Amino acid sequence: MRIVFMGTPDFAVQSLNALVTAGHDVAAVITQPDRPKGRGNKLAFPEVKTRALELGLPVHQPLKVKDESFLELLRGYAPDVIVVVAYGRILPESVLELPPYGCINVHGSLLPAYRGAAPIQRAVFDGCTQSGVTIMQMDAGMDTGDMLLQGSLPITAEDTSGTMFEKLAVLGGQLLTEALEQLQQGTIQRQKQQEEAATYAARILKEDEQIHWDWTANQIFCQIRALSPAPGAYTMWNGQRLKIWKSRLNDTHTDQKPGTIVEIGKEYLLVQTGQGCLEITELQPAGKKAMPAKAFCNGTGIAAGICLGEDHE
RNA sequence: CGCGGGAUGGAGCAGUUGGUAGCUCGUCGGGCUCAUAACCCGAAGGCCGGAGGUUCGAGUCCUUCUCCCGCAA
Repeated sequence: MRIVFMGTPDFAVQSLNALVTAGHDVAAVITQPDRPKGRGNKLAFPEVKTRALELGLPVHQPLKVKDESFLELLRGYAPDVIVVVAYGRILPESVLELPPYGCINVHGSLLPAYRGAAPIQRAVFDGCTQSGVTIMQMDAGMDTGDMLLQGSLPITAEDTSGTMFEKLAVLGGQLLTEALEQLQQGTIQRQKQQEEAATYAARILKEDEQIHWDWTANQIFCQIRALSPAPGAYTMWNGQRLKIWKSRLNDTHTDQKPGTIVEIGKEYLLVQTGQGCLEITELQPAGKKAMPAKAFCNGTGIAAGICLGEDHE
C-alpha cells in the first residue's frame, strides 16, 4: 500500500521499520519540527526523522497540520492510508478523511483503557500486570476510534516503562502490518470501543516525579519503574534531588516515619514507606551519574535514621 | 552563549589560609573461625580531566579547552 507515515519519538520508529520491511510504499514521513532540546537548547531531530533520513524517505515537518498547505502536501502523495504513531498532534478531520482507508493509529494500550498521551507509563505506574497495543481506525475523538487489532503483553516486576516501550513498539509494528494486510484484503474485523470502560492516561507531570514516602512500598515501586528510564522518580536529600532508579520490595515493617532510612544494607538503602519498606539499589544525586546504592553510601556516609523527602530545593 | 553541579588510585567521596594526597568500599596476600557477606593484620594501585599562566613551590589561585551530569524548555 501507498502510505504516508506520521510519527515522532522512538516508539514510532519500530512501526516505520515494520512498514518498510513489509514492503509497503512509504511515500513520505511527517514528523514534528526540530526542537531545542537538552542542555544548551541545541536543536534536535525527532527520532523518526533520523530513521527516515537513514531510509532515504522524504521528510516533512509541518508547523501546523490544519493548514491547507499541509493538506495539499498530503494529497500530493496520494496515500492509500496514513499511519499515525505517536505523532504528537491532534489531526483534523480533513486529514483523517483524506486517504481512502483513512488514518490508522498504533496505540500503546489495550483500549479502551488508557486512552491518551502516556498509556504505557501510566499502566506501569498503576501497577497493571498487563499491557498491550491496539491498532485502531482514527476518528475525531481522542483514541476513540474502532479497534482493528489488539495484542497484549504481561508487565512483570522487572519491567519498566523503558522495557515495555521496547516490547510494545515491536508488537505494534507487527500488528500494524498485519492490520494493513487485512485491511487491504477486506478481512479486517472492526470493533467499537466500550465507552463505559474507557480510562485516560494523562501525560507524566512534574508532580508525578516526586516520591511520596507515605504511599505503599508497592505504589512507589511501580512509580519508580514507570519513570524509568526517564524522567526518573526523585526524593529530596541534603537540599538536592535524588533520583531513584532501581528498587526492590521488602516486607520489613518498622514504626518509623515514612521516608526514614531504616538500614544501610550491604547493597541497598532500606527505606520505610507508608506500608512496607523499599530497598533502594540504584540512585543518582543531582549533578552526578547514576550509581549503586552501595557507592552512594560509601561516599556520603549517609546513615540510618535520616529521613528522605523532607527538605526542599 | 537558558540556569547550575562536577572531573582526585577499580567505585563513591574528602582535601583546611597554596608546601608533592586521605576516607569508605573493592582488589590481592595472610590470620581468626565449623564457616562467613563478619572480624584482625598487611600490600598493590593516583604524573589529582587536557593545555597554558602566577609562584621558590599548586589538587588547592588565574585563563582556556574537552567531557559528564542535574534543572529549565
